[in-house]
Amino acid sequence: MGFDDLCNTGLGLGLGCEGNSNLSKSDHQQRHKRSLTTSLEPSLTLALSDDNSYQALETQIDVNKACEEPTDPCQQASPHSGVSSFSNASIKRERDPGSEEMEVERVSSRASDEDEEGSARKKLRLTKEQSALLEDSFREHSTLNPKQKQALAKQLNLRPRQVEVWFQNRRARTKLKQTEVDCEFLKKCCEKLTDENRRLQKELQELKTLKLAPPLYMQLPAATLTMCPSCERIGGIAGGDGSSKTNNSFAMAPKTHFYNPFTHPSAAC
DNA sequence: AAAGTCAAAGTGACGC
DNA sequence: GCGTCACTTTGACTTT
Repeated sequence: MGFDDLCNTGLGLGLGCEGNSNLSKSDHQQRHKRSLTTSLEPSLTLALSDDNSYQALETQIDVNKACEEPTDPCQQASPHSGVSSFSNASIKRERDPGSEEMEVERVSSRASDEDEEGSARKKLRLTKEQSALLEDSFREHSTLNPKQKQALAKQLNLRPRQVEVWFQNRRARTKLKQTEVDCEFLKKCCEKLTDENRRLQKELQELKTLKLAPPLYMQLPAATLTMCPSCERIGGIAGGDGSSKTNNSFAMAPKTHFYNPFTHPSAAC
């Protein structure tokens, strides 16, 4: 992959613009005053696919009854039900069976607990199944409309607010990850440009050095120079052996160039 | 046990 | 007013 390849990704200075077509209206609120990062921050994307495939989740659920069902999804949770499924360090929380039960207990009671305890800020851990379903949903669309939120909440036996928060945090993580990717890309671009700059500086220096030296034809023995009869320009015969016919009235000719009689366009020369 | 990490949740500002 | 965002706090959990 060459430099051009590296930099012809559509990022340019306006990094990471591709994929924005899939963003919801909220993603266009980039004019938000506060900014997390420096001027290097690329515009970030969630890079999700189609935006109209919600139907899968729009089941025959009465949205007004969301969260009312006492059914505890955690009762059906897998043995690793306390594990979050989506972070880059996602497989960290393997638990022994004993603590799993406690986890199930804790998680399963949260929905009603929080409703009743009010201010108590109890931390929940989504089950694997919940996280997986949320991930699936997120892959389909990174934002939810109220109906979708309600349906998903009901499906997961969570409060809509929890679904909302999960999506919010998920978007933030996606953005952060994209930022890291873009940052790496920019670093590579920067390295390439630095190398290129160094090379060009060197080349420039060499050219300057060359310019300081006397013209090449003045460094050549007179015998190696000849004049183009058509344009009356003087040139040196590369590799001249001194046997060429010479016209030595060349020295300060006004129109001089490095004439090679063997390659000069005027074939008559 | 302290430090570190992750993710749920709170807060306030902004745009529509 | 609502939804989303950036930023922050906090609790659960892991690592050292």
